Amino acid sequence: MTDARPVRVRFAPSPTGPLHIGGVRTALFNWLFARHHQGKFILRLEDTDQKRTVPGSAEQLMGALRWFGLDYDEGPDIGGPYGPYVQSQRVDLYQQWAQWLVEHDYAYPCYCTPERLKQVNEEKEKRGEQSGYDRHCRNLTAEQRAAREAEGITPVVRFKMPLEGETVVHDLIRGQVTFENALQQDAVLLKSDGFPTYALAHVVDDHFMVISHVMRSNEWLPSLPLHWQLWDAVGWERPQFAHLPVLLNPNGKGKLSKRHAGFTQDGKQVLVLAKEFMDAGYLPEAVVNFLTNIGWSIGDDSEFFPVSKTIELFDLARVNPADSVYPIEKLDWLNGMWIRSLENDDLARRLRPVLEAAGLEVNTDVLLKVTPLVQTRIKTLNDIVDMAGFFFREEFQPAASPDEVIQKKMDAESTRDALELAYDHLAVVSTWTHENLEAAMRALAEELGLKVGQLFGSLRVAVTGQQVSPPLFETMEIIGREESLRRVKLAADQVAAVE
RNA sequence: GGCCCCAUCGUCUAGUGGUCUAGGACGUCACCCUUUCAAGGUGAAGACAUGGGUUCGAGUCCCAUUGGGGUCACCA
Repeated sequence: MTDARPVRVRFAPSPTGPLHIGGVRTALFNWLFARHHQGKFILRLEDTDQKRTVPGSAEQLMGALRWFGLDYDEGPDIGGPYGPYVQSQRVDLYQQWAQWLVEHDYAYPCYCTPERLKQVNEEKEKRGEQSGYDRHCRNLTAEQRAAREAEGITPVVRFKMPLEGETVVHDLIRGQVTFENALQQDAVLLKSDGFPTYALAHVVDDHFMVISHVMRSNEWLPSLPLHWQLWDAVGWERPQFAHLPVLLNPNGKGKLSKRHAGFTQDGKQVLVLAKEFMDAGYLPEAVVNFLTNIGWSIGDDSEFFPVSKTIELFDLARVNPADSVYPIEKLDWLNGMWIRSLENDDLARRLRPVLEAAGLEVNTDVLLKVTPLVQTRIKTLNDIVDMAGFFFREEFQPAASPDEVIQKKMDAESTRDALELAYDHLAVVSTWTHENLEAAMRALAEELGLKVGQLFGSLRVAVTGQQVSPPLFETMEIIGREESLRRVKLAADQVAAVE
C-alpha cells in the first residue's frame, strides 16, 4: 500500500434493528485494520432512512461493540474532531453537496412520481428490456423544471451517470473490476424528504471524516462504480476500497439471515444476532477469535489465539475473497478452549451472573471451589446451570425416579444395601477430603464385589440428583459430610420404596 | 433474466508453477486414559467442480462450462 494517508476506517451501520453477527465481523475487520496500523476506528450511524430507524437500536449497537471489545476512537456518544457522527445531524451538508452537484451538472432534479417509475419498469419488462429509470428528467430544460416546481413537486436529485465508457474500480481484495457505464443507473442521491441516500451520504462523510479505507461487505461491490463516479464528480481524494466476503447460512441457502439460519445437526439453533451470542454464554474473546478465522487466517495453522496476536498479524492481503458458510461448530470448541484458558477467579467472575440469572444464590466460597471442577466440562458459561446448579440450589432436588439411582446389573435391594453401607463408611471417614472419600468408597466397592462405576454411579445420583456431574468426591467434599450423608440416606429410602 | 463476485476434505482453511502421492482445524469414527460427563492422548475416513489450453511441469496462469453467492429501491 503506497497510500501515505493515516489510517482511518469506519463501521457505519444503520440503527434499524438488532446487530447481526455479519455486522460484528465487518466491524471487527475494520477495527483490526485500524489497530494494526495504529490508525483510528470510527463509528458512524447511518440513520438517513427515517422510516426504518428503530429507537434504542443505536444504544444496543454501541453496547454490543463494547462487549466484543471493539472500542472506537470517534463516535456518536464520545464525539471526535469530525463530528457529528450521526447522519441525521448532518443533513445540511448533504443538501449542500447535492446542490453543488446539480449546479455543476453532475446531477439533476427528477420530478417523476413513484407511480411513473413503476409504470416505466413494467413497460420495459413487457418489452423484454432491462428494468430501470428511463432518465426522463435528465435533460429537462430550465423552463420545464420551473413548470414542475410551479406544480409544487418536490424533486429528488439523481446522479448523472456517464452514458458511455466503463468505470474501472479497484478493490484491495479482488483487484480491478470493470463495469460498463451504460448499464448503470442514474441513482437517487437526495430523497424527496430532503434526506440523502447511502450513496451521497457516505461519500460526503467519508471525505469530511477523512476516511482512508472503506471496508464493507461485498454486497456493495455492484454499486461501487456509482460511488467511484461520485468521488470523481466532487473531485475529492478517494479512499481505498475492500469488499469483504459475506457470511452464508449454514443450512446452505443464501447469505446469513435470521430467517433462514435454521438449526445445526444436533438441533441447536443457529445464532445470528450479536445479542444471541452474548446471551448464550459465549466469551467475547471466543467469538472474536472465531470470527477472525473466517475469511482470514493467521497463516501458521493455529486457530486459537488472542486478539493481540491478530492485531499484530492482520493483513488485508490474507483476506480470502470467497464467501463462507460460518463454521458454527467451531465456536463451541473455541469457547471451550477459552474457558479452559481462564484463571479460576476470572472464570468464577463470569460464571456468577449466569447462575444468578438462573435464580440461584451464589456463595463465593462454593463458587470458587466449583469453578475448577466445571472448567473442562462446560462449552458455554450457561452450561454451568445444568452441570453444577445443584451446588447453589436452596433445596436439594433428588433424581426424578429411583431408577436413576439403580445402576446396571443391580436391583433396588442391592442398591439400597450398597447405599446404606456407604452411609456407614462415609460417616466414619476421618477427615472429609475427596482423597479419603474415594479411598473409603473404593474399599467398599471391592468388599461388595461391585465395580466402582456401579457404586460411584449410585452415589453420584444420590448426592447430585444427576447422572452427569462434576467428579463425585470433590463434589461431596464441597457439599460437606452432613449434607452428603443426608442425601445418601434419602436415596437409600427412595430406592427402598420400590422394593 | 442483465451485471458483478467466487470455487481445495461435510465445514473453516494452508497452498502465490516443481518441496502436493495436497498440510492444519472443527466435526465424525475407533482406540487409550477414566467414578459419570468432559478434558487429554493416539489413529482413521475425508477435497484440488468439469473440460480445454499455456508450460518441460498446474491445486497454483488463461478460457469455457457448471455450480454457488451478491446486486439490480426516493433501504442501507
